[in-house]
Amino acid sequence: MHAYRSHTCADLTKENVGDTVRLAGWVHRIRDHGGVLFVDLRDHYGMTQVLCDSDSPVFNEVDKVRAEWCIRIDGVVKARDPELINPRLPTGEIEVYIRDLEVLGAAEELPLMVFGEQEYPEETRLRYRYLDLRREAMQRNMALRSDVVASIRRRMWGQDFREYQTPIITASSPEGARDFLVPSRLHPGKFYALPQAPQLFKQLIMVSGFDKYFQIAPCFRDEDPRADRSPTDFYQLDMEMSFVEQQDVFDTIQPVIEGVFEEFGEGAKVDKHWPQISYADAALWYGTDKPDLRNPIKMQVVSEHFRGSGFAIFAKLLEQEGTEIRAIPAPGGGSRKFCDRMNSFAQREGLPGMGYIFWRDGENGLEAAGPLAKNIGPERTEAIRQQLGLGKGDAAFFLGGKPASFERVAAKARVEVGNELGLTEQNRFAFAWIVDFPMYEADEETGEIDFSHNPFSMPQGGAEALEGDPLEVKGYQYDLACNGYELVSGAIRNHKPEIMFKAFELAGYGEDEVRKRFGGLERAFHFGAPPHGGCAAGIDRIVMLLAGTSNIREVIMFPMNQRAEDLMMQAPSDPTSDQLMELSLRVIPQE
RNA sequence: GCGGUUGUAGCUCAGAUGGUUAGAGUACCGGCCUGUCACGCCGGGGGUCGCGGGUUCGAGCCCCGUCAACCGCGCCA
Repeated sequence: MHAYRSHTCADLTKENVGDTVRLAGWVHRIRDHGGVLFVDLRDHYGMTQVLCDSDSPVFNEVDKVRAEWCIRIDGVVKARDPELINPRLPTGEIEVYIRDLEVLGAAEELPLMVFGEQEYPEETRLRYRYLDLRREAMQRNMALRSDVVASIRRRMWGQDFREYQTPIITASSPEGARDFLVPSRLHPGKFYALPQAPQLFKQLIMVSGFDKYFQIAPCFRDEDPRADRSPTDFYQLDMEMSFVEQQDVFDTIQPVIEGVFEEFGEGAKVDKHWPQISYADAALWYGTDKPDLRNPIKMQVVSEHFRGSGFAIFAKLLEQEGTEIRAIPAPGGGSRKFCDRMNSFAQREGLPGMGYIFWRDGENGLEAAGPLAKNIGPERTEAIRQQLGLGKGDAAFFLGGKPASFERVAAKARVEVGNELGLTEQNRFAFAWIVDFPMYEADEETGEIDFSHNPFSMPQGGAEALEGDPLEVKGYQYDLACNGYELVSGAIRNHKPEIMFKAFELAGYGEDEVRKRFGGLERAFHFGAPPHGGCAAGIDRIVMLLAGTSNIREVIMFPMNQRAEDLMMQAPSDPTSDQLMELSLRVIPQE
């Protein structure tokens, strides 16, 4: 007999009745009936009821066992009487009579229970992650994650991609997020960096002639976390291919993502048609570049109805350059109670308020109500209603100013309206490619031009496009949005050194600067670089969506907390003075 | 860096308007129970009410400060 087990806790059935077996696992739950002890023994695979009566030679030892002790038992499989079968347990037709017990690992009083679905503060869960991970939901999430990654690899291999590893310790690339730096012992005062993504390497792999590359790649960014953003490190399906245009990348990655959602989506509807929406339209219609298309609401510009109207706030606003009024139609939201609730929602989000009109039955048929309707009069109100295609029982909300100032709240309000009115379809994965991202943006305060997205993207129109207004230049650059999350981001790359220099020049980087920062890639482009492009998909977010959670830490085994600390391993920590000495470093004490 | 929410037993939480000895469930310890599968019943131990200061005859509750966690903003090519 094996030292620890002859079967797992999911294996035994009626077929095994009469067998002497050995099981190992954790004590899930104990029911002590005095003369007989029932123990639910759990392992990764399942649960088996083992029991011990006073005939057992180890009754007294089993009596001492507590929840989450790790034990090994020997016993005889017996069939349960028909009325004692537990239909909720796959092993519920049998039970094991304990004849021997070995305590493999006892447990102290627990800071969190593995049994049940009690919620615990994340701090506790992270500090005792090994207990948290024993819980059913976490075991399921982690298994899902592994299966998703395996499926992604199969699908990529199936399209003739090959997986190559790129360095983890590399050079700092100064664009983008903050780097994690790694001090060099051999070169005092110099630093490596952890890659924010294998961006430069994958482009070099294309220049090296490998044609199709992918990698389940760790990415490191020193940025503040969010619920859907893992601090410090996260994983991407990183891919790149040569001799392709934008549509080729879409056609390659869509079946992979779609297939994974079909495979693991548990019957949820997976959209087959992925619309391509320009960045400008996405901003206008949804107020964000990662719209949730399960929500049918589209915003519209309604500035003309307010220009010179009796609603002074908006009329005055519109006299300023670059302002507009936008409407969020809310079909079925036509009650004062709902409108007031949305208005106070906008105030909580930091806006002065959100004007509204709603339509109801009045004495002379359809009647528009709400403060705005009175101010602008019946004709303008009716024109708005017709433009938005609304009717009785519907409402519309209005936001004004420079789009940048209200779009974030508008996007949230659109989501809120969709949820509150039940317009947002559940149990569905809705995808959209967001395309035509602007290459550059102007800093709000200084007016300086900088890259808005990825400096390595090919500008649409090539070198010629860079002669005009930089803010008008679009890139072959794209995101995939799914249910309000950015799932994929990518671009067709700029593989021509002269266009690259020109592109960087517009953002204020001279040739010397570019050579210094991206010299490796820039040199490579002088030796026969192929046109290439690709994208990267967030593994953690894909698994998060498939697991039906909105907290990314639910699908990461050992995540950092919101302050980028590992409460279990106690990272970050103080280095020893020897370590610092060896690295020629000195810590500046904080105030 | 900023804003919001939270902080009471090992854990999850309750403690209107300030008022006598701070409670429940669960876990833990002891007792009873041979068919439970969230077993049941009886008893017990367990508290720096996050921390510091203030107001008050009196503070878990009010005020100021501070710490921590989560959510959001900034940030995230």
